[in-house]
Amino acid sequence: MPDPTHSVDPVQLGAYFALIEVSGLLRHAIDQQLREDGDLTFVQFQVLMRLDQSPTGSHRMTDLADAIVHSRSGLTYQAGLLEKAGLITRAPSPDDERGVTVSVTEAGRALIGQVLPGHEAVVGRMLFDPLSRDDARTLARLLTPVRDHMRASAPRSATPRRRRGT
Amino acid sequence: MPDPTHSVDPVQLGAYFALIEVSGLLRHAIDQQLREDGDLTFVQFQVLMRLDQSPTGSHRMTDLADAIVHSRSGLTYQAGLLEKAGLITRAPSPDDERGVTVSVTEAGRALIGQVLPGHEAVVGRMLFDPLSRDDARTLARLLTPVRDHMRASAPRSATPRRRRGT
DNA sequence: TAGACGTGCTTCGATTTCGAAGCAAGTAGA
DNA sequence: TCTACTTGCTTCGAAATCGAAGCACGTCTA
Repeated sequence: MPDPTHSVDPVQLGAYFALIEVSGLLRHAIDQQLREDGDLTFVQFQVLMRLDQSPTGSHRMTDLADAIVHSRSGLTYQAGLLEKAGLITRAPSPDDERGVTVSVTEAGRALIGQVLPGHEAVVGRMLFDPLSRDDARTLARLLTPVRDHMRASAPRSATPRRRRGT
Repeated sequence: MPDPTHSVDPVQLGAYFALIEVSGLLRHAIDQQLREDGDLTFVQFQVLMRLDQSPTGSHRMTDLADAIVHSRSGLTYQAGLLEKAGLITRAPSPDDERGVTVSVTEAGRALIGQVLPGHEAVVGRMLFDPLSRDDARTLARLLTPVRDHMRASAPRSATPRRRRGT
């Protein structure tokens, strides 16, 4: 049975609220910069970034969706837009015929290069201006285990089957 | 002109990515719990919470929108739903006839009471299980100034219409 | 007091998002 | 091999979100 003493003390509440606010404000600022610099949404940018960073320049749809914390149907929609814009290609996965492998195109990489400086500038200013180098290291040290813990406890496709539980 | 050397080092990048992922995963988990326990979205919950926490039980629309980092039109939409559900009331502000003052109803407070334990359980488990008390304090210490800095630099309704003042 | 401008909220249209249902390809057991 | 069951993605319909435009009230200045 789950520990019933999972109440949230004031300090935790402050951290939680600050986290939610910071991520919301940061997302808005990023969205605006990306739109101005390259007519991209944050989701689209994240897709291109993940592909760009991959050694092969490609990923499966499901892996992408999980990586950027987005629904599968939402990713299908965005992949359609990105493909139409010539920034990615979609092809059946070689090893599993029902899988789809997404790859960045040269145009996609070029666009990343175009928006990345502005992106880093915004993140640097908004998020890291008030933080020292040590602070940034500490933040990473705190959040990385949290991320891993979350990924471990809420593994795949959101709702793992729900019955009459209401 | 802002400092052009605002590049992001690997440590910062890790912190940034972890922050985005954590907030996304957390939001999804919260959304699901709120829907199951009280048929609320996270945005609606935040509105009710802010009102519930207010000494007067009410807020102006604009203040609410800023507090929860949401567009004004989006808040209008949600306020319509919440009012229809009898969880809030809307009335012209006493001191400014064009303003709208939103207040929680008893039903609204009751619903908050209904979903809050589950909410705290989710936040406690997902966010604070991997963190010690000191870690939580540190997280708050890091993120609070960031939040304040963001709020200070991107003040009101998104683009403040650069006038001659800039 | 009048005209011009600023502010607070809502309406509108377009886009994005999600979950559920659907479909095709893989897998396991008889 | 046949027949379920699983898995990976897309389609579909409903809902949420945003920015721009609109409207009504406030404020300032002459």
